[in-house]
Amino acid sequence: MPRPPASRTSPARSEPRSASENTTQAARRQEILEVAAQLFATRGYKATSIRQIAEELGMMAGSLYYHIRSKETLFVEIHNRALDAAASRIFSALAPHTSPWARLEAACRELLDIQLSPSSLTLPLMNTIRSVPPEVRNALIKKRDEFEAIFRNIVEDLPLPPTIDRDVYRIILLRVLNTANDWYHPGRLSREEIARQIFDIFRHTQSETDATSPPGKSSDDAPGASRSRGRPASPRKSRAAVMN
Amino acid sequence: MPRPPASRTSPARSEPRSASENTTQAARRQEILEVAAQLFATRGYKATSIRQIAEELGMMAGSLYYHIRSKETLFVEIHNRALDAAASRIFSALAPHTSPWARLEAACRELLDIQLSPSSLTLPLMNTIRSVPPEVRNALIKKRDEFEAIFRNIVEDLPLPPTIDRDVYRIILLRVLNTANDWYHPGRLSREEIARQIFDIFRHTQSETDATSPPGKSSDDAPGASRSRGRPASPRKSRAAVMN
DNA sequence: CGCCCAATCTAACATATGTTATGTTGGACG
DNA sequence: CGTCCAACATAACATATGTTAGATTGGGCG
Repeated sequence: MPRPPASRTSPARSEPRSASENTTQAARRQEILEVAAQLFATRGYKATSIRQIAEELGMMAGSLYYHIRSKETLFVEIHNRALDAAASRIFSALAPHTSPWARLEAACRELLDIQLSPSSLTLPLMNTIRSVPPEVRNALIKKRDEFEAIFRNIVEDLPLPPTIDRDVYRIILLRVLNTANDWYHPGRLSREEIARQIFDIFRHTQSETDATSPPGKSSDDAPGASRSRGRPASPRKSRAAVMN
Repeated sequence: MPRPPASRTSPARSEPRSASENTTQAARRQEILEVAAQLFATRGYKATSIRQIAEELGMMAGSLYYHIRSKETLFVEIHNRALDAAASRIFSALAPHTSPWARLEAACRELLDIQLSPSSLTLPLMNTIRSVPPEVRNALIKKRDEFEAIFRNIVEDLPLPPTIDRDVYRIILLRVLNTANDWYHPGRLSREEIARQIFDIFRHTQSETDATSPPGKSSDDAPGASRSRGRPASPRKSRAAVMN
């Protein structure tokens, strides 16, 4: 039942596009990008079909190709725009702060707010890398690395305990924030409270240097698995061993 | 090019299945489950086709239905078996420890080792919930809740700072561990070191009760966004506001 | 040797999917 | 009023997919 095609006389596009005629063009494109981003973010890339996107837009599948070139380029464009918008918002949120921890908290709050925004284009597309065709992934990963550089700089300035590896710290924090809409469901805690919780978990003082568990009773260690701590003066910018 | 069907005279199944003839039956099923688990974990549920699974097993797609009933039941069975095996392994790893923090560290090490295991059936299937058909999700979520109860108990006994919400803490920790194979790439840090890093990040002393940033200079707060801290005596078992 | 059966192949069905070529409509503009 | 074009619809193509029914093979066993 392809549903009577919305009867071309829909009043949605009644404004006169006289001046430069790019108002309607860009507006429709924006609609498409937002709808597609919504579906990509929730169902994933592979599970989202062109026909689903078109149906949500009130048009047929083939008509979409008047606006887009392919499904892949659609996703890439959404991905890039989302990351640019997110970077812009985070930069703005970062501006009024100078202390490293305050900057981290502001970044957490803003990124979490971005990832939990129900509509809008800035949506969690960073977790979809798995289901995207391998050829497209390189471009996406490059863009994402640029975005993550923001957090890299923030974490760089953090007075963390020397035992904590900054690469692991940043990657884990970003993973938590970026997958927020997978585990957060509004109800008991607000978005600001969740952001504060995440920040509280990741905030550490540099005085934590003990080796074993804090509550004393250090006679509780596994016999095997002799873990070797103390990395050799961590190069602090390798990123070869761990990726996101 | 469906590739000459491996010439039925393949020596892979040359052992005599005389006694109870369930050796071959179960062994083949185990192969199927492992191969399918591998593909489901890497490419996702939707992006993994029956024909891919069959090809990796050296057989045709239709032949798979002699062993399985459908793709959905295949995934559900893999999911349940993986979680059972993981729960068993974590229980064993937990046994020799009594201190809450030592138990958490052991659980982190074991779950991370499970999630980073290249082959084997215990693989990261918990992140694929997004692409699985909605009808199947309920059964999966129930099984996963059972598994997460292990961590719920561990976190329950942790002497955490009172500002940290235990539900958020557990969910975030599990998210980090369960998505490990997305961001970890062997090289600079070993699996044990990564586990130790995660544990170091999530370990906190209960003496952390200050409100603002640790390095003094508390005159660095955003003007708006009056965040309200201090939840009303957290019910400690709600789980309604936040899910995974 | 000949029956039987587990395990697989073969071939197809029905549907879903990305994509394209071509038709159609409604409004802008002279 | 007639032309033109943006923005769609329509229909089809080629392929991919889950699934099924029937044919086939090879070995165990009487």
